Amino acid sequence: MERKVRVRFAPSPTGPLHIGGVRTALYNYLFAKKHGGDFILRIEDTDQTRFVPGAEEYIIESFNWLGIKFDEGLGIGGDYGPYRQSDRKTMYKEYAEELLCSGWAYHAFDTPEELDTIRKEFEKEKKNFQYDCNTRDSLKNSLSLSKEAVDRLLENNTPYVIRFKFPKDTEILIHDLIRGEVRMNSNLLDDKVLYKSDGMPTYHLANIVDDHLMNISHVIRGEEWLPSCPLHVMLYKAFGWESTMPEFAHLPLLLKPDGNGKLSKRDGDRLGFPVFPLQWTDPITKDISSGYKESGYIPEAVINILALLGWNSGTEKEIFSLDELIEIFSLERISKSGAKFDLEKAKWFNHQYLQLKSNAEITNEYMPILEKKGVEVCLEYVEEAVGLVKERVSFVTELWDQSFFLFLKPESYDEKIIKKRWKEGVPQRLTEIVEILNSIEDFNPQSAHDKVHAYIEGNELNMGQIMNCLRLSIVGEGKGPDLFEIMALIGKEEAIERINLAIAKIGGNE
RNA sequence: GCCCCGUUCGUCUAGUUGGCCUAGGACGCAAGAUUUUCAUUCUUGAAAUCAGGGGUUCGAAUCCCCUACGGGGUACCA
Repeated sequence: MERKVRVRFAPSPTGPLHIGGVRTALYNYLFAKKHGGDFILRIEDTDQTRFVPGAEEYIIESFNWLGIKFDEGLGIGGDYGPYRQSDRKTMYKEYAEELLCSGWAYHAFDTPEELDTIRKEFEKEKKNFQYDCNTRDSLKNSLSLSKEAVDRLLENNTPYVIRFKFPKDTEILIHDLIRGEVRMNSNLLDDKVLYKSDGMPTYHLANIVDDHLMNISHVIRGEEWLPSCPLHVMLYKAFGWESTMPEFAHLPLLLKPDGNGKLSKRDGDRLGFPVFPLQWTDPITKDISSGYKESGYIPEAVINILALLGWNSGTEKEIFSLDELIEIFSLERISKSGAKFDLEKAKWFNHQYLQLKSNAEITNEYMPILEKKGVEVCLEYVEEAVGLVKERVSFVTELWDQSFFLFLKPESYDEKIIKKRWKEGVPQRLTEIVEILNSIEDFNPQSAHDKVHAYIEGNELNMGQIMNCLRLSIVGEGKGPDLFEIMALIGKEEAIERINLAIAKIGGNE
């Protein structure tokens, strides 16, 4: 009974897509591709009050950036559309009614305010109110009211919701692909609203109807859905769709790096790492939340990071391309416990991926940054500069700090190094080195290196005495790649100018 | 409160049918090497009495029970 794998990612457009959601999507995608199946994008916008403009576009752009492609769904099309639940609004009503007819659901006329009051009363007695088999008889619904009363209420267009009627004393068994068997007793479950008074279904109804109609084979979603899974299983039963019910897999949650709890929007900016793939500006508050893309993360690295947060290959390999992930991904190797996001390891991953890029690729991304700094240089020069310093950075955004001296003369000199190294006689030595450098015809890292070394040895000096001050003159700080490489790149004249400038500026430092 | 899920180095995790685990790897951390500096890189090291306690067994991180802790759910939100 081989069924074609069809999985869906079903976000609600209530804001930017959380990185945990991206991971859920990634696992769905990997699973689908691994099994030659379809990966579908469906928008779950049954709560009209929470709709945020731009969120749908944001979701699609995010996956474009990550290189995760949907086979079907919003923006792509397919045979099972429409793929936005608000566009499928009319069809849910029939299904809710079907449940009404078959006795699996009932009308409830209690207003939110009334229920709120009851809840508060229960709270006073330290009890928890639940709309369930124990309380529904004393509430305002088609089970407790006479048929005439119900008809009258309906005729008067009294607002109502449709609730699921959980049978009593039933044990519901869930086969979770990650957690194994999970059992729950129906007496403890509440009669969830399936159809709201505004004419929209709730997630619970829409989700089951759509998954069934779209022929979804596996539901891979966050662990927060596990408690309502029994309801979903019962709905399949109520509709008589058990034979094609999808299999369930509930993913562990992504936790905040410090302390406890689910990773939330605020943690990112508090701890200095993005929780969203792309930068997001809140349309109302105008608050900006940082994104992986804008922070300099490479999409392939983000995928790799996410893939290993809650899943592992069982080998010691940690760097995987998307295709490699597809090849070896399996739900069985997903762990059960929540994973904390590790910023340091994320940086390391990005470093690995950055090193894999060609100098030309990195240069392309670096150019706009240089432009902002007001630096005007040709592509070839930047490419060489990138080659010199790329292994020292994890992000393109860190490049400037490691290479500014390849574009600008030092404006100041590190005081600590001056104090430690700029001894008496240094200006004289450097002046002599300027002459030596000047005399080099074919100025390149090797020739500069050879001549300066010869000078040092010839005068029975040691490296530290000369090289540190030379570096200070050229770079302004005690950092950077091989000094002769730097000098060769900036050129003989520039190097000499810088040394003379340093001599003039620092002078005799006694 | 009630229900559900979880618990191996600081972090991500290996450990899938109990014995090869004196618990392995990666990030981070420390030390050393290299170097003209800072980083990178390389080497080495510290780091989990497998949450705790009971069982079962010749033998348990691996099976069972209890407790603790953490997380999730408990909406006309998804």
